[in-house]
Amino acid sequence: MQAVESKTRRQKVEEKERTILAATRQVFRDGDKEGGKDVKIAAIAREANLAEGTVYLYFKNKQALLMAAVSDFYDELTRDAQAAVAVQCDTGTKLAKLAQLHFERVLDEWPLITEAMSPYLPSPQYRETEAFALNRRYVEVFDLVVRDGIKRGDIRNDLSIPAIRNAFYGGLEHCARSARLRLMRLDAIAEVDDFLTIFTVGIMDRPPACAGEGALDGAALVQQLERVIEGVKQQMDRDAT
Amino acid sequence: MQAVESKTRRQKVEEKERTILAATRQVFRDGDKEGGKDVKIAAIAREANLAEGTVYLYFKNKQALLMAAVSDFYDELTRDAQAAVAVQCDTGTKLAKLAQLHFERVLDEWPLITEAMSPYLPSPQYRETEAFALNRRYVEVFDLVVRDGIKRGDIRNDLSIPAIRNAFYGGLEHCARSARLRLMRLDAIAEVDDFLTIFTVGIMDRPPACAGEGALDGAALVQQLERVIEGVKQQMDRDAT
DNA sequence: CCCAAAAATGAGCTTGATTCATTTATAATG
DNA sequence: CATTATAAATGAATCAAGCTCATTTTTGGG
Repeated sequence: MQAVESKTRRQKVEEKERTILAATRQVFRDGDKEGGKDVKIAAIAREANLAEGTVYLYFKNKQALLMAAVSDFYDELTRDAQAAVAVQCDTGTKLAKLAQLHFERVLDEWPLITEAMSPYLPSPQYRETEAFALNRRYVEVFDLVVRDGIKRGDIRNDLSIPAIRNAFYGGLEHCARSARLRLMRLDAIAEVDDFLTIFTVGIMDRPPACAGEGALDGAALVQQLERVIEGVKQQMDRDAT
Repeated sequence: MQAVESKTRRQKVEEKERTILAATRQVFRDGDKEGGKDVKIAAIAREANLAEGTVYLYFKNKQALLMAAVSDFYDELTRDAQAAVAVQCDTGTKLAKLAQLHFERVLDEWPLITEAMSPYLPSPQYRETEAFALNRRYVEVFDLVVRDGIKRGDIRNDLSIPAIRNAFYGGLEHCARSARLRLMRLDAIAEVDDFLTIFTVGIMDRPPACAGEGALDGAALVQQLERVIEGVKQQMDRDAT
């Protein structure tokens, strides 16, 4: 009976954990509609029909609880991202799907994510958290698409993957932020669209050459070089002061 | 004497305010070296050689104090951004300068910025804060460069300015975040470089075409030269220390 | 030197997270 | 079915940090 009983125990514990996590996410979503006021443990306990102290039997402290809730979120997100990318299509479309998914989901749980993450934002010890690992697993989906795109020749091969990743998720997160400020979902979607254009054009491997326009122009090249050198000189002057 | 005396009073008050703000920024920078533990008012008061209560005579509450410190930071940053952009050079160079400046400064005061901002991140009422106004004034510098770039024909005109702005600052902030995780300034600079390439190519009008595989590509050549020069500069910087 | 106004202080209040002694529920055993 | 050991839950008490305000100290004009 040992084994069976212990399994039942574990299931019960996990069930209650899920209850508390669901309550947490719910309270954050609710609170979002009103002012972005910070969420109390008391509120989460109430939502889950538990006494305040009970929450601490399942999670070490508030921070751990929020992190677990975020982990939950990332789990879902990663699953869905994998599914989105599994269907056969070109690199650009895959990236667009990932962008769409990321933008929407992050927008939905923005308060939870920002509150859970903010203690780590300033700290290099974020690397040690479970959330870091989960985030890593999540962006791995993106990385695979990018690596595949490079192999296919869709994406230029002279950029570091982390830089591409930063450009992608950084831009999207700013779009989400800006969307929250405006409160206009439609504008936001247009913004994401424009962002995707910038990003995509930026990473794509050069389109097949066209001779005319861009062909080498000696005079122009010299001028451009002069400008570059001028810029460097000014930089140095400023540094010298 | 009324007027003269009141001016002196104001000066004294402003001086003390500056003291407290400087202490605040200092404590955040110090705390950064250790774990990113959160800063207490007590610590700021100690740094400024004041009793805790005194701080509250000059700032309504902690949040207001942090915001004032951030405002201080933005003031400096805006001034320097304006100066950087004032010198005559092409759009790409201006953007690179702005990127460089933003990246470095934000990296330096990251903990302060994130802690001061985090209460507003989830909230649309950020629009009402003074920091929002200051941030607006700051990005205005960027917006001008972009608008000018569009007018000159350097930047494509089919993208919304906010989207361009999001792409720029979003990408940079992720670079900064990633730089804090790695703790390797040099990697980070390379990442910013790559990011800038993506961004620049993405927004530029007609990315310079190249004629056939092996043909000489002016833009690529310039970029390569820039990288070489950048490398030399870094070498010099390192030698200088 | 004296005093009123200004500035500063720090003990105590408040709020919200966290702990833990106690109570309540569960379920195995005689 | 009563007994009792164990698990689960409770909420009153503790703690920490932001914040207030009655009191003390400093300042500057007469």
